[in-house]
Amino acid sequence: MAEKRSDKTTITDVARHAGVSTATAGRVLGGYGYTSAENKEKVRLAAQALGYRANQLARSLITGKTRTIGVVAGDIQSPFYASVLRGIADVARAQGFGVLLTNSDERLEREIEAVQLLLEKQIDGLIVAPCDTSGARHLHDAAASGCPIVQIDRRVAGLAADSVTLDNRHAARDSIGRLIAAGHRRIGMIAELERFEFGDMEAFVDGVVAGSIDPETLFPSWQRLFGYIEAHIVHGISIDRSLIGRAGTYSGSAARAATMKLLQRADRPTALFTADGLMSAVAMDAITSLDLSLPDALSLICFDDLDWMRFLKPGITAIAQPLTEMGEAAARLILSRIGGEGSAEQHHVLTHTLALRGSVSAPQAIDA
Amino acid sequence: MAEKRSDKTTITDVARHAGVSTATAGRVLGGYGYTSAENKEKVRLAAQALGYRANQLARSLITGKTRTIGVVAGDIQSPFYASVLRGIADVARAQGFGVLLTNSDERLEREIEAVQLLLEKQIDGLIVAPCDTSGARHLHDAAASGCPIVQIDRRVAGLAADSVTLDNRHAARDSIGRLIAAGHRRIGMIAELERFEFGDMEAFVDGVVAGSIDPETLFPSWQRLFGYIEAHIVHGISIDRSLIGRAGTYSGSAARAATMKLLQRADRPTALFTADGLMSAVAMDAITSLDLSLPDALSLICFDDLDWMRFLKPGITAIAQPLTEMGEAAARLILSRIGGEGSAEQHHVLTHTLALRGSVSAPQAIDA
DNA sequence: GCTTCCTATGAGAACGTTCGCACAATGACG
DNA sequence: CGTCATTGTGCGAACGTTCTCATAGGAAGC
Repeated sequence: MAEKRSDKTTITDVARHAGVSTATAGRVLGGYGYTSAENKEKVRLAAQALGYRANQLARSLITGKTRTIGVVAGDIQSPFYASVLRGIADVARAQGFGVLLTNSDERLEREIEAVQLLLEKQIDGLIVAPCDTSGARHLHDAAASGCPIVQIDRRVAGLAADSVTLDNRHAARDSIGRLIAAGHRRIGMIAELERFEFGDMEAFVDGVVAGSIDPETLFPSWQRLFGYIEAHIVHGISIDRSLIGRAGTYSGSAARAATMKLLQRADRPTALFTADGLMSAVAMDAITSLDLSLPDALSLICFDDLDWMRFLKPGITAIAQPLTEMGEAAARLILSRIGGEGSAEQHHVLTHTLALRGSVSAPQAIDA
Repeated sequence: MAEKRSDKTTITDVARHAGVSTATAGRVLGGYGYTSAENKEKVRLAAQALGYRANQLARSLITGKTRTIGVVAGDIQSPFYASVLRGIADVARAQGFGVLLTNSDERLEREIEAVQLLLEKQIDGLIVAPCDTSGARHLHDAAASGCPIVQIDRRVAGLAADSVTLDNRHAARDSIGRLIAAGHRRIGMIAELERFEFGDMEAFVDGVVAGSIDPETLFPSWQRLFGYIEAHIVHGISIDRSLIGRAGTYSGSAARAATMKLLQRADRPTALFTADGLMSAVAMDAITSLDLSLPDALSLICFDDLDWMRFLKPGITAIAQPLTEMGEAAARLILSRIGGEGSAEQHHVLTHTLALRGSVSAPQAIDA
């Protein structure tokens, strides 16, 4: 039976009850050093009798290890982070690690606060989806102070930390390639495309064409646009910049406005490519409300494979990210760093899967 | 500039650098006790110069408070827990609390492990979706040892802890009532209905009819079935037990088997009620594959309002749970307990919202 | 001028562990 | 019979904070 009062049973109590020193009790309960079988038994019995529960705080204070990893997600509510987190939590649990969770809402101030909180709690390692890939002083500081970091989904330029990302560029290029192969020439895209440090959209497209932009540390939606542009280049199709629907912010209303603008044009695109789950849901909503039939009136490929894409009337062809695997990889990476692995920076790039369904067909002839 | 070595800057360093005692430095940085404006300034400058970062571990060890709450979710990957967790995290962050996350996969052993881990890390309070509502020794022990607990989604019988749940019974009763009002007499139900301690399904239905079952500590799917039965009783409709599709386990394949069995009968139900998100997705999949048109061939009401229910051809009428609110309420409750609130047990029962869409109509005449 | 109160400071003891060290006892080896 | 290495034990010092206490200057009250 446990005590009534708050869990006050300390290792000293156990030691006294077992008739040994606290050092010996510590050795038995902490599983280090040498102890006789006889004392092991005595201490274990005493611990059980008193309902002893180790205080990890005290242990951590002296060992300098908390067996806890911190996670800064964008928004746990989104299927993306939920699945990634699931992967992280599974691997962590298997190793007896705890997961301290925060979310940044993709806002730098929040991320800075979160990292500060986590570091004060002395986490052994940090998994973060950085919301600013250029500056990130706080992350550089954290890394410099000796806290291992694994970046997820995107990378901060020049940060001394491992990363786990997706082959966004190839995924987009392949998908757009399929649309082109099916005969499409006017392919619309709906994407967040929030920040871009090097200028505006025009500058970006020109930069990709000119080969002067490094895709490595771009945000995913920009990487996907990069692939979209590349596919056009490869197949010798000129890019109509007005077909690139830029929400400008990660919000449903902005996405809806961009989608509607694109789909209500007289020269509507014959195919649509949505760059993430939110955009896909919004686009699907718009398509339904405009009564466009898939794939006759419009072909569609979505980034992120959401459950409803399977059982819609024509299934939606979608790019599936290995989300839990991404989380698992990140967790394994951080744990090996915590374990003292000192090898060179590792950058895992996971590959997508294309789920082929019925939302793509040849365009209905009306234009060339 | 921060140090190169691991963050070794302690309060002693700061004190020395500022030319005061560690006590004074502590008072400034910890924000307690009295300090002169002059010393405040000196200490702050020294802290900044050395890149000092407080070690919460040491602080917690002495204060006995970690400003961290533990959460045991079933499966973070599910939209349900993801949204609840979002609510929890928001409230916690606003108060400067951390969130330590684990998931149990609804398995008792995992939950016990998780609670042990969290308690060893000295969390100030615990939010848990208990996966066994009858025994739960570990939760009774935790509560007895002084750790505040808030239960979520379901309640352990006799546990001294607050709770936040949904009005499952009423939600189901109202929804079934609507189907009955629309003219339906054979209403199928698909639900998990995993464990039931007091006997089998027959015993449950008989128990509800006889009024001998206490709905308070039932699992949600059983509470929803409770409401389903009640609605039938209220409207004087006899219950055909073969219309109750019991998956028996929370898995897609089991749900699919139960659904197919129900929908492929010669005397197919004219309406279907699915008891949670997974069941709904599976049912929708089955409905599509059987080419049943909603709402003509089948009316449908789903528990849990998932995003695709909005933009399906006929929208799906759904019962929406206030998920983030549930998390927020749980977090507020636990924080007020941590703050020393000593009032009587609180059991918040949140109310659902019914999103009326196009998946319900009068049954197509063919049977009475 | 004497308390009394408020502000301000530092020394040192907590908090509950682990860890370094000293010291035995034991057995093996030569 | 020394000399090791191996196993086992307890004392007390860490770890980095907060907290209690003792001390003291100054303002206010009478």
